[in-house]
Amino acid sequence: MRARIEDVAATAGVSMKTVSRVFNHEPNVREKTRLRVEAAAQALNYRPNPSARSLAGNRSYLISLVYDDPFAGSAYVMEIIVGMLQACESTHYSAMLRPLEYSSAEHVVSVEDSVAQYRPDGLILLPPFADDIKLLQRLDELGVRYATISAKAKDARVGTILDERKAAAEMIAHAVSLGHRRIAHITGPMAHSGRAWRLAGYRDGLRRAGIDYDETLVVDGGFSFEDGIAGARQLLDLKLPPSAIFAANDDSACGVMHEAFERGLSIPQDLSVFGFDDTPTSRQVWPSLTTVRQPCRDMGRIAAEQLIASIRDPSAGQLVPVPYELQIRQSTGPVPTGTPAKRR
Amino acid sequence: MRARIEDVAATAGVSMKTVSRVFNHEPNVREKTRLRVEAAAQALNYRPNPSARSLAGNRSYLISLVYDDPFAGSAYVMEIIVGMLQACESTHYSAMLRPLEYSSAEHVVSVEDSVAQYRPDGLILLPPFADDIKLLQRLDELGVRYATISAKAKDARVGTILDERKAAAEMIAHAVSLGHRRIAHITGPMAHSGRAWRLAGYRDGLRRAGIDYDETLVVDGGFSFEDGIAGARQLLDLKLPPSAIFAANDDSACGVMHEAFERGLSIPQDLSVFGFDDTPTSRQVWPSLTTVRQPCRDMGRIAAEQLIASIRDPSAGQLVPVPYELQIRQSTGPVPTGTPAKRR
DNA sequence: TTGTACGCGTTATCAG
DNA sequence: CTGATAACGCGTACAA
Repeated sequence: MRARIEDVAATAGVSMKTVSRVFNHEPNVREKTRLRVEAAAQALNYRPNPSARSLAGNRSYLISLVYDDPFAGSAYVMEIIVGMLQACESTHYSAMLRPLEYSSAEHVVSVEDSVAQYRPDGLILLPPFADDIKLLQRLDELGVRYATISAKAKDARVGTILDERKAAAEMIAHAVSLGHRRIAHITGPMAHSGRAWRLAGYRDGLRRAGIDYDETLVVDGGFSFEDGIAGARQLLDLKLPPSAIFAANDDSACGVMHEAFERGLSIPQDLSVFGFDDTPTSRQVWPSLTTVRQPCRDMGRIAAEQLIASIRDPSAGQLVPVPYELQIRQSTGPVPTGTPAKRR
Repeated sequence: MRARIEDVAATAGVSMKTVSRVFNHEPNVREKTRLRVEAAAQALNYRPNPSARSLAGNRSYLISLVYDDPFAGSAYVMEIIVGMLQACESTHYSAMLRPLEYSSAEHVVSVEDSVAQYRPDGLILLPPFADDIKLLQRLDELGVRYATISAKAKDARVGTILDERKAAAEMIAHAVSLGHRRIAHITGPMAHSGRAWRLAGYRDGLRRAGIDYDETLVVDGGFSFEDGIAGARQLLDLKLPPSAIFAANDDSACGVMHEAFERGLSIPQDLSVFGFDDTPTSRQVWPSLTTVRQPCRDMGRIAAEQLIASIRDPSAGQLVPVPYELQIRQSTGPVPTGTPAKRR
């Protein structure tokens, strides 16, 4: 906390440069010398000064997570953060959190600003930032490295990707296998890749089951609990309400369940509910929610790992596909046999 | 992203030091000069280099949040983080997240290590770190500034504090007002200030209502959903099960509800359930959970603000009391009149 | 395999 | 009120 590289060099009887070599794992240090340096560092409890390191080396050892501010408190973001921190820990990078307003017309500028101000070595972009072609182009122009998570853009090169469309289609197939035919969907927010993919998967699933697409069964939503409530109200007020509702994420699905219970419906006896994401809450509600597990921690970790790899070597870093997993739980069941779902 | 202080000084026709004065809001700069510098900086899109600033100024403009790793993904921590980020944004500090293992015997050392390595200007400690006298003493010795959130230690000087004991007692009073007399408690984890306070409040509440403390109605828990399930099993298996269960936090309370439903009980008709924290989930479950609202975002924000104040001026920084608020929702109701709560 | 000299961009010191 | 100059601690280039 006090010792400098110079002190270590002195007690080890070598030059500063040699100490630097040891600490940066550079080659061309004799084993014996290395040990001597390490012993000296240990004795002095030496830690390299991050600021000096950054200044001299022209890198910050900092990666920055950019996400949409309104979702700042969401379990999805939290899990991504946890994974990101794991990767940072093992690579000696630091993580910085940048909740920014996406809705603002200035979001490209605000990301640029953030980069200019804090100078991270790279960014991890979450949707909808990850989907913004203009932003990605601008970052490319500026030579800023970035990784994306679940980006819509076809040309995403570094980060993670999950086949949400296929996952959604599989969910619908499962609903169909339970006998459901009037399956509704409450979508995610506009400009979010998740919306498009999950909606597309929903349509795929219907088509494959030979069920006609019924636009009255698809309502615009967001990703919030309140969106789920609003969507459920609209759907359950229909003359012919659906027997199953696929909400675009778990928060929204919880809203659906809440509204259904408020109307005295039983789940899954009267209504089956499907979510997406597998947040911790989905296991904690009752009945527990059938959903699609996204391995968010892994996604955060892998995105960070790939980003750091691409920082160290611009030709490295991959777009890593991650698996989803259907979690069939208690909120879904066979379609009601007798009368259609009742409503109050 | 390119311009240096030297460039700004040149185009403004002043010295570097003057530019520095302007950017650091130091006194002794003529208004006219200030404007000239600001214009030049604007024109060149100048941003101070954080590493250089830190190196020369011997401070990192970084504050570090220390919390228990197993709770890394909890809504409580996430909300604290959101608040902390708000404070950082407005003060131009950065936040760093340090999930550490508390269970490890080495936690004092691991905090020291973290400080030595990253050199934050201060720490925000969450329980159980905030409760660890040894740790606090060591930090005082080292001259490391810190703020605590909900610390047990009587000598906490900077941070936030909430009267959890009183809040818990009030909850029990409410339960009593509903007619409950067999009120159980599932505690929080050992070594966590929340456990002691909430348990003490529970006992206060009973005592004031003239209800004898019954140790069979108090079971050890943690803060997890699973702890709630385990606790509920134990309690609902009693010959004379409670008519109300006060879980130490919302996650645990959700576990209680889950187990009750699994047994075919109705909430609140057969069993009233009380939580603590008011996490987002508590509103999303059905029935929505009666709980105590802790203003976690505010706590994170205020703790960060006070910490930063105390960094800037060691005599500044307060221990700020924050208010709790009972959230009476749907999971609690009058005690069952006829037979005692049934169980399967 | 190792060492020397310099520069990174800012703040602190002290003189004007 | 303003400015010149020396740190701050480490990496890089090049020399040995």
